[in-house]
Amino acid sequence: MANEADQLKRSTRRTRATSFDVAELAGVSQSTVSRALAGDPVVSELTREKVKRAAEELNYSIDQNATRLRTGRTDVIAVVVICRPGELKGDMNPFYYSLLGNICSAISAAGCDALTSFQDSAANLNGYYERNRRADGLIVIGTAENTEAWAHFREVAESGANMVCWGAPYQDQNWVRSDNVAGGEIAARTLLENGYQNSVYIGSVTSLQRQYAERFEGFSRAMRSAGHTPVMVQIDPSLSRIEQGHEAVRKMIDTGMKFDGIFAACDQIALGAMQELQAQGLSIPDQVGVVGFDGINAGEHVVPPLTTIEPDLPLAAELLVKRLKAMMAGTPSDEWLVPVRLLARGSAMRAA
Amino acid sequence: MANEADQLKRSTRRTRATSFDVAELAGVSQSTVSRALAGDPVVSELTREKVKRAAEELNYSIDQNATRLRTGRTDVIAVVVICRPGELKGDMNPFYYSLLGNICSAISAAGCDALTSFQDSAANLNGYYERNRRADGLIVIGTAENTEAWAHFREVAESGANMVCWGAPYQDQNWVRSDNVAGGEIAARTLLENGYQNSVYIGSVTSLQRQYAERFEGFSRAMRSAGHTPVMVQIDPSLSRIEQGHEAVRKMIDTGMKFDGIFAACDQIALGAMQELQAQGLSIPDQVGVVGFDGINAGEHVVPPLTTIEPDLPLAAELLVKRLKAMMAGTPSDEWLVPVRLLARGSAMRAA
DNA sequence: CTGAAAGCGCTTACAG
DNA sequence: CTGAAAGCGCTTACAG
Repeated sequence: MANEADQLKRSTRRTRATSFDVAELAGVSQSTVSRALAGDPVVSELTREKVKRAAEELNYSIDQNATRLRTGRTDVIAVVVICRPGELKGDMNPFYYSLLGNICSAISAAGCDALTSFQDSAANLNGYYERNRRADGLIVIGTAENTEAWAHFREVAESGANMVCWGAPYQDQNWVRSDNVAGGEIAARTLLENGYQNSVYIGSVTSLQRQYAERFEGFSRAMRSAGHTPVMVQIDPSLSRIEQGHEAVRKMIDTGMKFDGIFAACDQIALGAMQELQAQGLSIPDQVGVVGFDGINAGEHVVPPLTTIEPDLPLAAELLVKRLKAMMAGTPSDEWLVPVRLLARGSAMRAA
Repeated sequence: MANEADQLKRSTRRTRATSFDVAELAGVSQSTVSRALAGDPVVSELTREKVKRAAEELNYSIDQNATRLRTGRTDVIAVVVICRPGELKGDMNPFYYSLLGNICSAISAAGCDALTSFQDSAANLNGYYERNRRADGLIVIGTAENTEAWAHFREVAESGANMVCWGAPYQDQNWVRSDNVAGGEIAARTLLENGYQNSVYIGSVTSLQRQYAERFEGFSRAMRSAGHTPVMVQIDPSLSRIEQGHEAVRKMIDTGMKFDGIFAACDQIALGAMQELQAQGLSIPDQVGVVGFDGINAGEHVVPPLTTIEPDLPLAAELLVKRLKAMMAGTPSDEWLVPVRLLARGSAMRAA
């Protein structure tokens, strides 16, 4: 007759098989089970097969928490998306979602898990994942507008954490970013080639917005070498991107500025500008040509579809992960430039 | 003179402080450190302060892997986004990104970490996070179109995993979803109230698409009670959503169908339909009124802006987490209905 | 090629 | 209110 101890033992057994259980069933030692399942080439194939069968029979899986405690590695990479404080998740720039998706895929491809969080203010800013061993490293993306958040992550980086970011506002950080200068040049040339003689750049180029400044730099370079003087319309960056587009066009029209082409610092600004142009009765692309930057999906579905400069996001994600892994391995990589390409669509297609 | 052992000890010390180091500095036992930092009310405030100061001085953080191994809990929730095989991350329905963002926030708010992955095919389908203790439970969202993926997650659920999903194709799973019937009714009434007498529903209503079938059900109910016969235009769901919208309108026009209103099963279908209507020279909202479902951001930025039915996504996310936690606690919850509301915009505003 | 043993850093009964 | 001790489930020198 089964006594209480037996019953307890049996019900305890019910919970989860350990490597000891597998060892017992396979008739080997627990260390052999560990080696066999870890793929250690030192164990014989015969033994490995025996162990695998036993593991399967017991529905055994390695407890990663034990592995992590023992090895000190987690094989987890944290991804933080910096948002504007109070911003609804549906209003976030879709570019960052797209980048996030690519990053999660790249992390998977590298054999790690991705720990994702959206952070926007003191209430939830926390980049110290390594301190309590929840991750081996950190990738930070998101709006450059949130200075409080970037200040936090600057501290995180300075504390010695393994961290890379996308288009960080601070020059001193370990980043990856688009070839913004080349993108700006392409934008300017595209407008010129389509016969737009008076193109204007819309966007803010504060020190926080390195990427935007670079886009303007490329734009300016190409305009100058074609004999034009680059013009910029700078807009309050605290407005939503869409609003910035509206505001810029309103300002240009109100001040009587002469223009027939717009290169917007990003697609959302371009979309806002297009709306305002149409609301004011200006036709695109006949009267005004518009070029954006980012390649967000929505640009394809407006009328006319938005011509834009698109960075290679799968590659961007791969580079972020690669650079982070290099940093963790102590062999810094300096690959950080993501190529861009032109998506020529209706918004800037006018016979010259 | 320091010998090798001393140096080793010192350099070992450099790496990371443990609770034993904190205990030594604070002059208490290691167990007291653990209790103090865990907020155990049994420790005196004086002791707790002493411990906290020591911890801070040593820059100590609890190693979560040790905690997880010891307690058996991870306080991690896995989130899986099911994609269409081969789909670019930028082409994914933005609705799911928005839902994902809200879910990650809700998980944070519940004091857990979110482990995110995008899965689309046999190469990366894996929902067994609990088996190797990487997470305590699983939330699954994403396209209903990927039958292979949902078959996998059905197995995961049947294996006894803690799992809830958004709008799962299978009736038997633990889901949360929009009040689709109410949404369909609102859509129908909105079109009727704006003077559209011949409205049509566009979308597929296969068994996999429970949510779409429910939207049509609500639409039908409201149409019937207003004395109209509900009409559906069913489109090949393997096309992209946008393409489905184009295709539906083309089909309606080609077959000479009489219509002046469209309720699309989702916003992306609606956007495709709007493009096709405009391409065919039909004006919105004068000749045709359009209502979508989802409330994606892009709908606000097309011309005219899209009228749509929007589920309360922050609440949806909260419910998903709540339901999962209830399941983990063994106290099943049956809250699963997410209310929707009308976003009345230009695409369906015509004087009656 | 395999096994016995130590130890990763915590939490939590148990005892006082 | 605090401490000594066991143990969560692995990996990995070390020895054979």
